[in-house]
Amino acid sequence: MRPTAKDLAEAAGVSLATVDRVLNERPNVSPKAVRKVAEAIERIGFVRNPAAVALARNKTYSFRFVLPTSGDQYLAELIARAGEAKEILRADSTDVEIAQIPMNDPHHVAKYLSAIGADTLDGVAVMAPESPQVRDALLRLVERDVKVVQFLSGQERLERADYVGIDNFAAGATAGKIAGRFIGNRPGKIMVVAETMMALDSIQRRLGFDSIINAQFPHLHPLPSLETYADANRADLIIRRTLQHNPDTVAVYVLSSEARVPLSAVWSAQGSRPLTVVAHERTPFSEQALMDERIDAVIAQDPGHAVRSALRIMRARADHRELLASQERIRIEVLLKENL
Amino acid sequence: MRPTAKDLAEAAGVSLATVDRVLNERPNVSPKAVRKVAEAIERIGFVRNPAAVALARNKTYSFRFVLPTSGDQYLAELIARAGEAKEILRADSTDVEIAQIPMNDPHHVAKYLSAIGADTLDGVAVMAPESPQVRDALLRLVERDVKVVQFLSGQERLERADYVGIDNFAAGATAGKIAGRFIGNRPGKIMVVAETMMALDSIQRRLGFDSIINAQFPHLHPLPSLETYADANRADLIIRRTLQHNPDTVAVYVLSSEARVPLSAVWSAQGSRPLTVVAHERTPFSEQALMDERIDAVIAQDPGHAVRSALRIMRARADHRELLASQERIRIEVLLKENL
DNA sequence: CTTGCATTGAGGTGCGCACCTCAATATGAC
DNA sequence: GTCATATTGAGGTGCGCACCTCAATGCAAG
Repeated sequence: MRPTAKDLAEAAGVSLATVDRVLNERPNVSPKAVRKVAEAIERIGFVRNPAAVALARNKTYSFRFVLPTSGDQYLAELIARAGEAKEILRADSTDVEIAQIPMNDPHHVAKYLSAIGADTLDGVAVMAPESPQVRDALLRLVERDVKVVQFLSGQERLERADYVGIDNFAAGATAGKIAGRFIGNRPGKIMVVAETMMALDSIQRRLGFDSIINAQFPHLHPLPSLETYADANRADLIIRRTLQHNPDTVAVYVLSSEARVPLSAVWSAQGSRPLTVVAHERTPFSEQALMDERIDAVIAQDPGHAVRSALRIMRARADHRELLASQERIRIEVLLKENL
Repeated sequence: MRPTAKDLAEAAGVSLATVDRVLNERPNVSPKAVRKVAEAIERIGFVRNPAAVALARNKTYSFRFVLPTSGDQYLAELIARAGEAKEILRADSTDVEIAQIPMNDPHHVAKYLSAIGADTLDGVAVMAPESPQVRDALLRLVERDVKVVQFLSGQERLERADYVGIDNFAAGATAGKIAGRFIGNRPGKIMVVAETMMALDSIQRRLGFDSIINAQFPHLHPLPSLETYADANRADLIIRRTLQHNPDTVAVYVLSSEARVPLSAVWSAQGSRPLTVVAHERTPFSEQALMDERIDAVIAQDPGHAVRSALRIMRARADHRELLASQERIRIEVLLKENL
């Protein structure tokens, strides 16, 4: 039979009340008592029954995803996965909210975050672009004892918060390696397109990409990053112009999560030129384009995994539990037509 | 406040006892009562509290991984991950056992499985090569109400059991695509090495590999599969001979999970010839070889994910619960030096 | 020795549900 | 109508723990 708290009390030679005090780190316990209980835990192999704990605490957790309002298919995917998790976690007494706020004004984001307290929420997973204001607001959230997860976003990593997402430098490097090897030994230029280069993740991907191309594929030359600002007309214009000025373009790398706008522009402008195309994130669009062989490879991070990981982390932090780090590392996936 | 079973009874206009009968599918309940309760569940949004259920049932689950005795690093990795899961699940009243038995004699495996009953175990995850005897033993296990997971192994999929692992045809196709595109337009032969081609997964990978090479890379010619039987001397011999007879070999594809023996043989025999190398599974060996650029790409399935998925599935089946299918699909990962 | 404070023990309650028993009522066959 | 059987209700117990109260003991300073 598995030992209970009662067995533990007996083994430690103390009362149940003291065991409770030690296990839940309540005040007014002598170091001696703590030692006795700790030793007994080791000796008899006591493990708290999480079901009984959950039942007795009878606490409902509430977590919130704070996502941008503007986005395309990848954002939709994230919201869908978060919605799934919300339904599933209903059973486990955890509320999952999905909020969308405009991210263009850092002050507004910071203000939004300031309104959150430990009484409102146990944890937040925030996907917001890098800015000192937001960074500061997140730090203050942590101090108010709200668990914070930096979610797929380009913040400098906060010491006291967890990060869920891929290493964007490595993701860029992976894109570079795939692009370089897929192109073969044909020399030429690589067009690099982003929604904006203001975001930290874009910068890191670009750096990773360039480092590999420069080191391993000297016959290839990445062009300066084009910024679409998620505007189809602008994208059409600058991409068409770039392709005209660089007839020796052999590949396109789209380093933002939303590839639909830039790639539609590329395809309408490319003529009959065969281009190697690498993009980020699995979406209905990129999936279809892989199937049609209009994209050669997609570098992706699984949004479902990201959502679940963020929730597991917030839950573990709220319970002061450790978690299995290896399970929470989001993989940099390489998607081809063949392994969809 | 979240509705409890008591609230549900009230809302349905029945007693707690009847609610209990309906929820736990006990006998002697009228269809009318079932309908009333089901309707009330919908209406008030009742969800069973899993913590309370677990506590009241006070059941300990026990699951077992049945793995081969012989193997190399990938097997070690699996065992390590299963051990991790065992420790973590101790808290949740679930015993995880890790058994290793010789897999060469199907009768022996079948006999081993026959000794398992629902009184011994709630579920088993079996990694055994295809054979009618084992297949039959698994079916009889299912009939004895033991939950069965076909674990990373080449069984034909049983209808009444779950499968955890990748689609091996697709994995082979992915390897083919990566190899083909990495090689470039240089024509030549591809050496294909396996531990044995008796296993279904080897056959499927080979088929997937060939289908892509033939369809998309007609200038490349895969050689007949070499079988090492996990014997270093034999591997050395046949690989050396094959390389001698085929000086135009441009690539090597190792389709077994354990690549150390065959690749060591390749490297000792290849001379200064530059070969594109694709292998399967992440192990300390393949990881190091990726870093050293002696392997170009590894097609992998995450053993930690596989172990956890098998356990989640067995647990869900034991509780007659549904599970989130998308979370259980094991991805075909493409590992490069850059995204390790 | 007294006072004050820190520490401990004993005991109770409740979390939401599963599982059990026994009596009461409904339903159908005849 | 009677009987047998199917269905229902009432009520209790226990799962392992958190959280609370109150009294009892220890210890040190004065």
